[in-house]
Amino acid sequence: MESKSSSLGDGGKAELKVFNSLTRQKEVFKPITPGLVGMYVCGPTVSGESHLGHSRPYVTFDVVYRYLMHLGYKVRYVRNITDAGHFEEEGREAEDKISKKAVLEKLEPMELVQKYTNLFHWAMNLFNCLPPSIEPTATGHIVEQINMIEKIIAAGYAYVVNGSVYFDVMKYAQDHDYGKLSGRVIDELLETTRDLEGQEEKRNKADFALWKNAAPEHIMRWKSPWGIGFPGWHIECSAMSTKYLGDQFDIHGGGMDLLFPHHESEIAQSTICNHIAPVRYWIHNNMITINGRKMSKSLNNVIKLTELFSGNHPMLEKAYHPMTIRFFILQTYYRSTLDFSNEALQAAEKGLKRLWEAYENLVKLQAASYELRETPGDIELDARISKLLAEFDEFMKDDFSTAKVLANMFELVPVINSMKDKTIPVSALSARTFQLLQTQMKLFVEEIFGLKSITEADNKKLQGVMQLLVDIRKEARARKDFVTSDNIRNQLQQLGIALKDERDGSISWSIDTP
RNA sequence: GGUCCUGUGGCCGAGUGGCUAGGCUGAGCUCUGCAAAAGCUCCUACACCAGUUCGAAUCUGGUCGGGACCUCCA
Repeated sequence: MESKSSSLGDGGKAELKVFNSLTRQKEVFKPITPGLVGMYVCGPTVSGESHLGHSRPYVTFDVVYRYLMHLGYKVRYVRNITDAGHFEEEGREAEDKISKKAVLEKLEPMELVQKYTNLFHWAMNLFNCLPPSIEPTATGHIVEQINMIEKIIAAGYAYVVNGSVYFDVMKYAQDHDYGKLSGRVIDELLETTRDLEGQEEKRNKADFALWKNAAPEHIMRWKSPWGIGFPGWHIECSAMSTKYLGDQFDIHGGGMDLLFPHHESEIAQSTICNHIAPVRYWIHNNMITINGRKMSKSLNNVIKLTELFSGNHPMLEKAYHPMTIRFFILQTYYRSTLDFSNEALQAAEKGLKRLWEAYENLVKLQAASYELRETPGDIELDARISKLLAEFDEFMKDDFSTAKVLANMFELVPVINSMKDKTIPVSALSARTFQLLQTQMKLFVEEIFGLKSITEADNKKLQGVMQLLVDIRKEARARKDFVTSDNIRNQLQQLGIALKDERDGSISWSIDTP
């Protein structure tokens, strides 16, 4: 049977397969250096609040990160913070969105950036996303970006115009495949030229800025060999990934909407600079949609995370817990679109509750010492459970199919609950299978999927108070004083605390989701 | 317009050519003082048309619908 202890990358029985956007197929994952993985994920632009759509890549790659570590890899996970303002619309007068908004909010640009960075970290924390190994900021790497641009100019693939620097896509395309990642055809890119104002600086429409000359009113500005300005959007990721992960690294992740032009341009820049393709495996998550439409600022259909957690948004029927969102995301294959709706989210909420309570029941089963034998009492059931558990890794190794793992977990739920209710004896399973059930569930539920309890019932005083009420109710029931016992239960119900009379006469309680 | 993806039961969503994923909802039953929870059972779908095949949700072609990217975007 496949053991969860890994055999470090190559040599393992079942190999990890990932869908590589570059080749458009699943490939066996082999890190450049055995045992080590370098992973870069595009992080947030901290000029505003994160919304529901943003949560998808962070949760997705958090699970990728956790799973790679589970396989025994030492992972360096780099996720940037984009805190340098870029031009709003290409072709128009360059304007820095961060500084523009800062004026509106009467904040220093860095103050604004700090505010939204803090808010981002707050949300990541609620989502139970592990912090990356390195979280570099664009403003902290201006020097690296300038150096990189200089190299590209020296190589002859960029040109300077009026204090701005542009990457020469046409030249690059002569001896490289620009469009390989995104499936773009260079000739079409050049043909679909629209006449935009301010385009005259560029030799070709497809060219992109490496450095932009800053207008006098620009607050965020740095000195460069080409004058005062600010870096282009794409160069920061190239500079920071190169610095921390090397000229070539294993995984680059991000949303599908970044395929073009962002990632395509990253490849071009880095390839010229470092003489090697920067990334082995490109992994892209699909979008979260709302009524079938991508959630984005330009479509004006954004639900911010603060609104989502508070329920304070016209489209929301209620507040949703961060764990519900995490579970919701995990219930879908990361390469499929995920459509938001109150109905879907509430289904996820209930599903998570059911899974979590079964999981807690399983953990408690561990506390009691049951008789376990080597041979299972129910051979068929034992075999079924073993298979379901073994498939956890099998599914995850098949391009992180979290949805299938969850389906298996739900098949285990009735068995676990029945063991708790003693309608299925624990001895139906062999000692080995029972232990595997507990260890695998703990590993996947908590450590790999990163799920946590929705209710914070770990308050000592509350537990004391509840114990008191439970005791009083138990006593009342023993006296058949159902008026009192129902009163206690009903009043607690109104406070959002549910009491359950268990089969064995005990009473358990749980707090409803906010 | 170009490139690509997609269309599964009331809703959400897995699906490697044959053996009816899973979740939510709904109905019934069991347990229970009553509830809640839990357990059991039921509701058997693959846009449409044609083709390949002994056999297709799964492959091929076409039709229609939805979406993403081509512009800041997770």
